[in-house]
Amino acid sequence: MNETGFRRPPTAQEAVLAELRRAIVSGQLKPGEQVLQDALAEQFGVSRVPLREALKILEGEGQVVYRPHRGYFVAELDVADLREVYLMRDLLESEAVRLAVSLLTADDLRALTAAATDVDEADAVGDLVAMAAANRRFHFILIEAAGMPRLARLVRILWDATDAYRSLYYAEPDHRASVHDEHHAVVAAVRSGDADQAVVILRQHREHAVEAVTRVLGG
Amino acid sequence: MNETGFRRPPTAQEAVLAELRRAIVSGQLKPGEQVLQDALAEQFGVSRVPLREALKILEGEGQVVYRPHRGYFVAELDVADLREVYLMRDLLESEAVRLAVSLLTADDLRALTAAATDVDEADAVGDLVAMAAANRRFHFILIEAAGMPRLARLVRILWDATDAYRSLYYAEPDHRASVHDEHHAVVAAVRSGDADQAVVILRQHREHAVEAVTRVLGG
DNA sequence: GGCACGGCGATTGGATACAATCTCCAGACG
DNA sequence: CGTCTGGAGATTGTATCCAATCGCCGTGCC
Repeated sequence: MNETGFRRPPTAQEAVLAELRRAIVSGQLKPGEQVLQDALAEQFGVSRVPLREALKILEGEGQVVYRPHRGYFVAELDVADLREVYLMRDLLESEAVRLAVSLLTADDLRALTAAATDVDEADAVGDLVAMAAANRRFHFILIEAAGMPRLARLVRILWDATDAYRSLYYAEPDHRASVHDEHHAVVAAVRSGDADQAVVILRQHREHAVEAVTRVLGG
Repeated sequence: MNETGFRRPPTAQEAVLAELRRAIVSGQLKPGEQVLQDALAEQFGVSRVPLREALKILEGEGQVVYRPHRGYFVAELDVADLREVYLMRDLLESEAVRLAVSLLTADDLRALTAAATDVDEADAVGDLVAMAAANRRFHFILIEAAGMPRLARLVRILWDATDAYRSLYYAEPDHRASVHDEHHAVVAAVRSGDADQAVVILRQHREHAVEAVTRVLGG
């Protein structure tokens, strides 16, 4: 029996997929850059076959684009793409949160509060990676509480699509402060069962992120 | 220069992907069934490599599920999944249509009307496959007119997810009749610029499909 | 009878080798 | 001077082969 949460990927393609995600989020693979299969396969210590299968998954999620006989390229987002992704997130997440508020268990609420605290603590220590991870946990506790796994999966893909750019937002101390305030406001609204209020705050929350990233991309 | 709209797939994986989609829609591959790679590869006259890459695309779209070392299985939808997919379609398509109505060109409107006519004609001839294709064209003219390619892509994936079950709806003559009425009501609403009205009709349109398929699945 | 163990056949996962295609650039031609 | 042509090299696409894993079933033990 494996008591730990750890579980090594049972296949090379899954391991490579995780590595590719890391490389994209961390900026090792930059938007627009071609993914050279031979080089990456060697770097990961696998052949090109599992690498290509992992790339196909990312292609399906829109994180890379594929051009036959030319290869895979890390997806680039312009401002229009960004606004589109956030519009879709608004539509899907708002619905999820509305449903979630009436379904939240005491455990969910505890986990939500704990995640908000984790965000604050990571912020205090200056660990931006941990902060992003905790932030993601916070939001997905709400979204998954709606009990709609397919919706949650789509939202996850939309988050991933902008991962490469989200770090720009967290880099600013001001933004990190407003993240703190907004998270706790969401917890308060959810705790009192006010779904509409939670939706409004979360919408502002996203809007702030869009504005910040738009400034960077457009300027 | 290639004047025809034809373009043979430049790679085997794309050809196989198209064949797999056909097989799923037509019911040759039934929900829950395992996709035996050796058999299918031989049937398509290719090796397993391009087949596996095509399957990875379908996995990303949720049309097949993958279990490591066990293989790929055609996705099964229960009633909850169906409702979830249609809820997401409602959220995304309603927004797209609202935007589209104010952006529609005269050409779009002509194409929309033509597609509605095509649906009617296919219905009259009893060609259900052509009817489904024309129906799809009709709806995506509207959705794509919103000028949001990513949203259109997601909606397309959601449509594909229920393709295996949609044929159940078209099998009923009564349903085909209401499709006719609803399409023309949508055209009228769109033509007069009444986005809200179009959204309402389209929502009923979807609701009818959900009810019909739910009856089949649940009974 | 029930349950753990282990080998066998079937199927998938991955590495290697080769074929097909694209990109780029030099050189011929108009 | 611009355009077309035609390799050479690099990169991707696919086939084939072998290794790893799973599920099943018979066996032996308790």
